Amino acid sequence: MPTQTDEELREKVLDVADRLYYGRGIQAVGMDALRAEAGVSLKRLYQLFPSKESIVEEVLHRRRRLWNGLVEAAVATGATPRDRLLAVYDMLARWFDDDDFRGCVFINTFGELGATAPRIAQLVREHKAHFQAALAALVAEAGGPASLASQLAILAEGAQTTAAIAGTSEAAGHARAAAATLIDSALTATRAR
Amino acid sequence: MPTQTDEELREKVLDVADRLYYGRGIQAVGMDALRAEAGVSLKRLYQLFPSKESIVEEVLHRRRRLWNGLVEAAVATGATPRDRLLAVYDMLARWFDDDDFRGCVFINTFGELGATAPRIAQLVREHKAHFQAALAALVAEAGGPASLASQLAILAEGAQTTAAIAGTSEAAGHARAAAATLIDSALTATRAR
DNA sequence: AGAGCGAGAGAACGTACGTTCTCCGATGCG
DNA sequence: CGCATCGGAGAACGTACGTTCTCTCGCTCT
Repeated sequence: MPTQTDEELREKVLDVADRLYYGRGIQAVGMDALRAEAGVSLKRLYQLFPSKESIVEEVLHRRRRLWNGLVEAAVATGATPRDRLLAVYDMLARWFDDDDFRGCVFINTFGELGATAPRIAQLVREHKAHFQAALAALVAEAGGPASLASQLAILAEGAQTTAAIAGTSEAAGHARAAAATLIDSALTATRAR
Repeated sequence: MPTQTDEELREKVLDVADRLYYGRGIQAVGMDALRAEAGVSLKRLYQLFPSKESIVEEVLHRRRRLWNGLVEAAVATGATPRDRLLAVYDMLARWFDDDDFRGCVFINTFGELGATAPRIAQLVREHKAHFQAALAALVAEAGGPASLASQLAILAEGAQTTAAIAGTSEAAGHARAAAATLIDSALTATRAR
């Protein structure tokens, strides 16, 4: 079944592309590096993907699914809405401790290509908007105001860039503590009203 | 006085480089674009700067001075330590409203070159560490715990990336509100102790 | 005025990239 | 056994980049 092999090969190429792009930056990884690492010929590569930009887009799509899965899994562990929100920062802490953690793919890609690749920039915007919407749903469930979701999203973004640049994972803990404070403050204020 | 002209030319080139690099990304702007926009010959350009990377480093140095100046100016407007801390987020709000705001130069550059240019990565790290230290001094003055400074820094970083990606400036207001909550919570907790 | 120095314009060089093309061997079928 | 088709390896092509070199012009100093 050749179609199966095609699909497997696509996945392998995307695995390799994800790893190399994330580790070195997109512009620093040529199609030849992809070819060598994936063990595919250039011809086959261009049969599977029409261009480099399409590979980048598919890699981002995969990362988006991965991220959404991680968020959902983390959220599922919490008993209360408050716990579910805080579980996001626990997930971040585990991620930051990965040896090959190099920051948020979407933030990095936006910094590298956002100014010149509108489709990529749009993809990043949609991803971040989706994450904010997920937080907003949890906040609404907890009975908090919409502004709390924005604040929690900013904490998550800041933790990712801070951890990436500083090269340490402690930002996750700080963000979690800040999130707890903000949640409790917002909820007692709402409840007192 | 030829030395004076040299210095003026250097400044002009750095002005142009800052604008183009910030607007399009560093790798997307070649030496020829710099030459054309600054009205300098390539020969002169390489007499003034030994390489493109040195231009990038000088641009970052200038941005660091600019940023530190903005922070100091903002902080100087506050009467109390709390006001001084919050003034940082007011400064961010004004910056985000600039038409050509495209996020934090340091975060963008780290995303683009951090993986392949160690000197640049180090420069970004130092800049962020310096900002955190400035916040820590203000927090200490206010009598807050060190962890508060980390939380406030994360808020500032998150506001910058969120504003850049979303293309709106509202993140500054959310970060400011969150900062106020965190400061008040930390200070009452400390005071009550 | 003539010679020498410096600067500007841009051609040239080496490299690397994204993409396409060519060759060539293997494989399947009559 | 011969032929045709497919895929792999990598050469080739066009472009763009960072950097250097060459040529020419104009100014200055005697």
